Amino acid sequence: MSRLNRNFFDRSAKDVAIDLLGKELVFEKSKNQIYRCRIVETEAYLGEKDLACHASRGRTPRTETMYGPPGRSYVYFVYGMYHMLNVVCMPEGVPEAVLIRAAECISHPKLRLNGPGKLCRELGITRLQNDISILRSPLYFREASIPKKIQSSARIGVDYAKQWSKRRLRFYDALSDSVSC
DNA sequence: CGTCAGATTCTCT
DNA sequence: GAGAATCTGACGC
Repeated sequence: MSRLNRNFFDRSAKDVAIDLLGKELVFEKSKNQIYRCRIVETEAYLGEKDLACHASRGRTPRTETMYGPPGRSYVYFVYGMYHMLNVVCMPEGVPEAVLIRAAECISHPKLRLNGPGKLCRELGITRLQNDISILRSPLYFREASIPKKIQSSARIGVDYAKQWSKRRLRFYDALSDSVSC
């Protein structure tokens, strides 16, 4: 099964968010700890104009990663407790990203990855994995299954984003029981 | 079932 | 100093 390459991420976060459903996330945490997870829920964040996107406040030390080239990770910390795993999309200078919200862990079926905070907690993803390539080990994506039933909704927890809070930029496989809501 | 508050710290004003 | 791209357990019905 082939790895997703830079071209896959070098386009709109909305398209990437949809196409990542069913794909496999591989995290080689250590030599004998390799996680393989089927992505079932994502959200797209569409750059400076998107009031729910961190980049809507402009370029800051935190959002610098999102302005970088596509195919890299953007991991940040929220609520004092949780890390969020995102993948950077669009060419360098255009700050779009996809939040990985939920997945089914194939290699470790007991893990529940039904929520972006839990996903990072269970896999051990922290800011140590911020701004690293997601095109090669230890963190990458590859072709896998086709999602069974794609649905969309408003994004979670972005009520403050005015008209952008209503945009249907959350995508999920409705037939997965790991979807977070 | 549902709603709600607490945990806990980083980021930007 | 306020608020945050969350989760969990407690409580009330």
